[in-house]
Amino acid sequence: MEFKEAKNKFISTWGALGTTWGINKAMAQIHALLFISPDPLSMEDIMEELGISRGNTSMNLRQLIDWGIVYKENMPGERKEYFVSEKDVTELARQVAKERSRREIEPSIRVLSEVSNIEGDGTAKTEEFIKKTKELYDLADTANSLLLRMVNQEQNWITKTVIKLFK
Amino acid sequence: MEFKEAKNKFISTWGALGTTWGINKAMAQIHALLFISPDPLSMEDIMEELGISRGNTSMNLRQLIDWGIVYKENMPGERKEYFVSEKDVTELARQVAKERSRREIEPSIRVLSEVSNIEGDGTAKTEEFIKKTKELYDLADTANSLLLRMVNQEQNWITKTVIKLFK
DNA sequence: TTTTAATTTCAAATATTATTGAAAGTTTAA
DNA sequence: TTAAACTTTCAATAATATTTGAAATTAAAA
Repeated sequence: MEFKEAKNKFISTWGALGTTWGINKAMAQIHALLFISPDPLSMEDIMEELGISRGNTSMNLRQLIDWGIVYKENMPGERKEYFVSEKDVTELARQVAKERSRREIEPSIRVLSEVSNIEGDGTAKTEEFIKKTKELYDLADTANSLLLRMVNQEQNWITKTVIKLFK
Repeated sequence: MEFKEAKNKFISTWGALGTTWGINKAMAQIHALLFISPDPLSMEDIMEELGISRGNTSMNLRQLIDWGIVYKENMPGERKEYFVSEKDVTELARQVAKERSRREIEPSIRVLSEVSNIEGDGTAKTEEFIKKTKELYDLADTANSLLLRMVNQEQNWITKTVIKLFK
């Protein structure tokens, strides 16, 4: 396999993986492209490489910036904007975990807490509902805290975690 | 909040959460419904509760069964099939983690391994590509192993993990 | 200023994914 | 067997999400 083929395969796999996890293809592919690029890329560069429109590129770049994994960069003497990806895989994972937690997991945990606190009336239906939603709440809350603590350990969190966990 | 409201809120939140993680709404909602139901439900029951068609119900039940988190159950003397959810939240998490790992993460790891093993030609482009895809490979592979080990610990994995990790 | 380059926005078009419903298939019982 | 009860399949339809492209906006240069 030569470079161009490998690169295309990487970009399309990354896009497909994103899709199965609720992240749109263009967003994942733009990220993939920037992640492997040794130099900052302009919007034109990205549009051309991925064959997508200006609007699409602009919107998804903004999302990536909102997620904290892509940054704008200005080239001296150049008017147009360039973009670079977060290059540290650890920081990338940290950022993605943080954002998904904040946007999706934590709101769901709040709902679980709410609904599991209704007054029971002694029927099997309500008792089971309360019991099961409480269990889910506990699991989600614990897993979420665990994730955030792992991910917030300053350096090499994953290595440290593995060492602690299996020694 | 009374039961009916809480129940609807739980089911719709679960559906919405599923959606943001690449799981279709009907599948997530059927699961939610079964998970809080003290008794097995028939296809009719599910269709009626969620207001979805027979075909949709049938297809998504099959998927849930494929994922290993819903089981068929036969009621003595009854011809039609009933369905129950995995009730143990720990087992539920284990199963979901296992399946997502197997279906999506592991194939991606294999691709990362492949593409990061191309021959470098000394240019910045290929060197960066190899370096970055290798880093991603290492991260994904380690995180995947960690996830599987956590999730395969016999009982109370999450509690054990937390204890180990933060003591 | 005014002009030009670059970016963003957003309604419309397209593509993708989910859902329906009825026909075909299966299984049990008569 | 045949009929009835139930489930699955899948082409058609609907719903949702993504993408486009051109007009509007913003920002830098002349």
